Amino acid sequence: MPQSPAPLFETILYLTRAIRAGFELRVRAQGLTYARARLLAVIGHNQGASQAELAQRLDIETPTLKRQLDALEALGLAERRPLAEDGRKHAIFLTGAARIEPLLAFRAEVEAAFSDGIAPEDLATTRRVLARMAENAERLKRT
Amino acid sequence: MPQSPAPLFETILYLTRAIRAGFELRVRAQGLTYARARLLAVIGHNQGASQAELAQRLDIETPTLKRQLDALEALGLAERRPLAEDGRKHAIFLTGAARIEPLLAFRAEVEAAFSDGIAPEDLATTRRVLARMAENAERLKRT
DNA sequence: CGAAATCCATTAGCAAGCTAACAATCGTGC
DNA sequence: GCACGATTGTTAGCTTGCTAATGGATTTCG
Repeated sequence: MPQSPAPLFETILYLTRAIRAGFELRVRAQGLTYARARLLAVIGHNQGASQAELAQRLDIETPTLKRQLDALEALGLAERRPLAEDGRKHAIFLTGAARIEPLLAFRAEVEAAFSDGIAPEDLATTRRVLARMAENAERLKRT
Repeated sequence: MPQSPAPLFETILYLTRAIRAGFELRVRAQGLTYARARLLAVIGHNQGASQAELAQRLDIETPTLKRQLDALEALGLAERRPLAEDGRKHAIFLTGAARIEPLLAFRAEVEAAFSDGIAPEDLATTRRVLARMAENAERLKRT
């Protein structure tokens, strides 16, 4: 859309692409992406969870999660184990090769770079405003 | 990634999905999407422009634009005309069937709904902060 | 003028989101 | 106990973004 007062939506969409691109500069070579790193971290904090649980934590749909998990498994960073007590579910675990701390550090670096020259109180306001917009969006979805 | 102080990046990524979903609720039935509406509006303001020009205005790559333009052409909303003076370029035009005002109105509605309950000065701060973050990202890309 | 460089659009292929539809498994309830 | 419904994961297919590579047309430069 063309420029309104100030293209808020355009900026948000642009930042989404920039966040991914900035992060992936550092992890591309390892076969990782922003989404895969996010999944890796959530598995780490929820060892043994099912795919449905992970998808809920990540707020994505299960088919989207499946492909990312396939990729992590192919990279040897995560594994599916069948559950004896429920033939439908898989329990998902990190392998020993997975290390999530560097990924969190990369993400923090990108966030710091993007926040350069912005007053902390303005950043806090922005966090609050965007969280409220997300709530509003969530509420709309229910309708 | 898990929750840091406050997951700013997560919120931005989420809002991108919410913006698209909210907008597409209203235009899906006409074969439109947020990206296609954006392209339609830019064509309207740049009648006869080449695909490379449109891509630059939209800040997307030409292959991405090509597919969206193909879709608009299939819907009968835009057309490519060969240029006599340059055999490489196409001049892109809206057809008579294209109407962009309702699309701008839809976008404004979504923005208003998302902004509900947010103080105007906080919204202004957010716009400024996000614009700065986009600048920072842009600067990083050049490096 | 002709060769080299550049530009334009396209093709091909990857990743991340989504929805719809399905098979298999589990749980409930009659 | 068995049929029905709900849950789990998967497959298939769509859109939007990207990069890399290609063919054709133009521009530039020697």
